[in-house]
Amino acid sequence: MRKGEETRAKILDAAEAAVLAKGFGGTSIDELIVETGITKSGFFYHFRDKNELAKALLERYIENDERIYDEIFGRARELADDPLQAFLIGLKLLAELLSDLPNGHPGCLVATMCTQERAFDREIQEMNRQAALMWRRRFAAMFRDIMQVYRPREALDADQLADMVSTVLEGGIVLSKALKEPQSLPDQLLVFRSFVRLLFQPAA
Amino acid sequence: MRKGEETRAKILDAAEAAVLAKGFGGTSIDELIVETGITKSGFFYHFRDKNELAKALLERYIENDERIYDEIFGRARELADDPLQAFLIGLKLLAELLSDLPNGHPGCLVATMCTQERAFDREIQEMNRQAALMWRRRFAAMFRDIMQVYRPREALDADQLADMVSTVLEGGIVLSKALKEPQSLPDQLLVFRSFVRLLFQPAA
DNA sequence: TGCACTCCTGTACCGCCGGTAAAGTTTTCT
DNA sequence: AGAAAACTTTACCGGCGGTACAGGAGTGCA
Repeated sequence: MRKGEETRAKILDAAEAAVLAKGFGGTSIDELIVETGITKSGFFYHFRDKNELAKALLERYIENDERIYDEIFGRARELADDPLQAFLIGLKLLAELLSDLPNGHPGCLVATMCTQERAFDREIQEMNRQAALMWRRRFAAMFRDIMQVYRPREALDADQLADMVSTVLEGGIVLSKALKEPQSLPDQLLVFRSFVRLLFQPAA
Repeated sequence: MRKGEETRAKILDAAEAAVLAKGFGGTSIDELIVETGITKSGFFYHFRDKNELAKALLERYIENDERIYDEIFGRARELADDPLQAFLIGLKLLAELLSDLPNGHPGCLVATMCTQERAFDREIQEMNRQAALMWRRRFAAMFRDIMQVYRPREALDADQLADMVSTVLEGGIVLSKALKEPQSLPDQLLVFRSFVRLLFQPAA
């Protein structure tokens, strides 16, 4: 029972790295079993087909993603009582974490799967949608807290501001990969941070 | 000679749609020749291999992309002498164009190719990098023009602000695909527009 | 001790796909 | 009319996703 989960995790590790590097269609089961050190039959013992691998991959990724945000913004909340300060600290902590990744951000599975949507079934597309909605809910709650204390200088929707966090992260990942400049991602996040500070800064 | 280019364009059209929908690895040559109505040998007459197809695809995409930006921000420049107003008008025109796409944005080839980077050779990765650098140069020039007239309320780098345009576009594409809300992309662009207006708005 | 269950391996097979090779045919330009 | 361009036809190769099924090794427990 423990052994099985270990092998499964090894397959998922290899698959995640491969999918983020070459796309889902570009990742072969054969290369995964070579890297994991099992046989093809062993692979199909754990996953009925490639689509179920994708599902497991995405499920695990989203859980981990949520955990990271919980930690960072939970910690930020401990460091400041003020919701705006807490959010700004959270963005900074996140930027630092992204800056410390040795080879840059490996890529977002949600992004790779929704930009190759026709390669997956509806269940996966729905998981992707739910993930994006969870991001929205999380950050929209923070913006609403901020708006109860500070008046924004422009009337912007909390949901749209929340989506901006996801947008900057996803876009920053793409841009830093295209440019081959890993630092672009944390830099973009900090530019967004400046915008948020400006938005809620009281008029002089 | 004309006929050849026509067939080539038909293959590229089919390929672009398929790659943006399913990823490069998920797109088969067989499906392209069925849709185009030619034989497999006919395909290989036009493209030595799949990688050369990718190269031609990206080349055409980037040229078209540049043309669109030239048109939109050229037109914006005609409508306003002030560089800030021109840029804000350009963003609005772009948001309107994106809003009018019937099935949402089909996706960005630069993004799909750099999130599947290991599936392509160095030449393509370099083309991707140059495309992102061209975006940066284009928008950085606009921000520098703006900064010669307006003083930003926060000291932000013109290059990083320029990258923010690409970031919001790329991230907006991902988010609107994940959420299955095409309107998110133009909305995000308009949120960014508000930030830019706020940044260069003279202190009251 | 033995049985069941989990966790695999081994073997054999299928059809699709990317790609190659080479000869032949039609269409288009000059 | 002739050359060059733009294909078609046929035949083939190895890799990959996937199926089927038999067998075996390690573990937990009755």
